[in-house]
Amino acid sequence: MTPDLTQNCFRALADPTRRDIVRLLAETNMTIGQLTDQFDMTRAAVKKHLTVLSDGGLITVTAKGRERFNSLNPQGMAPVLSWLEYFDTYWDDHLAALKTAIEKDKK
Amino acid sequence: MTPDLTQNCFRALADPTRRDIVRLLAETNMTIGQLTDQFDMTRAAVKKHLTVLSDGGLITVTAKGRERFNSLNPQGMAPVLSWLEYFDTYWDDHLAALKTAIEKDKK
DNA sequence: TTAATTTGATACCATTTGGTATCGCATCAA
DNA sequence: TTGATGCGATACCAAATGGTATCAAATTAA
Repeated sequence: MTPDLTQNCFRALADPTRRDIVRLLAETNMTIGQLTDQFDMTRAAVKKHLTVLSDGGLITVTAKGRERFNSLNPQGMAPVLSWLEYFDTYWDDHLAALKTAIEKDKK
Repeated sequence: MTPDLTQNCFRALADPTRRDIVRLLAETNMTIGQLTDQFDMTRAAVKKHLTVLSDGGLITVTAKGRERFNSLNPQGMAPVLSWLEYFDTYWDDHLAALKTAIEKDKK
């Protein structure tokens, strides 16, 4: 139970492996074993990343027999989105340029 | 010159002091000295944070005499927003599935 | 029951990170 | 010119981070 969810959420997303895990879990719920198959590291390392993601409120775990399925909590992104919203007014001035930048990035 | 702008951007936002700096610079362009007055740490520490923010593409620096004004680069958020956009479709898919289920239930 | 599978937990290690202290270089003011 | 001011750079330190190796517990399969 960590108090500062915003900090934990930003911290969770600051690692490329964890961002990859988030994307994988957006596709399918997976066990640690299945996730470990997708990376070049040990199960213990993946487990640590999952703990950080859990502290950030980004994933939840559901036990099923001896397996534990990790699933994405889409609402976990809320702290990040909320923080970014602060710049809405600031962005109004630059919104056109920003939109253009994002569109370019897509392609 | 850092190659992975997405990673550097997420990393830059992963520290609470740096997020505070970003908010301050959204209000006013400031020198390191002015920023240091806002925090309980040395100028060298603030400078390091500014370097990380610069690596993340979130700020730019403009020299004016012996002062160097740091300003927010609003387009710097683009990598984060772009990454988050991936989950818009995640939301849409789930929403579509939910709608379908409701429609079926009606009949 | 016995053995294999799936996982959690911990000790340990190298590197990164966030911080200070300190030096030297420009620039402005006297 | 002589200080004072604003800044960058570096050496150094404690703590956090990302990883491994290893052990123990619980569930499933033989």
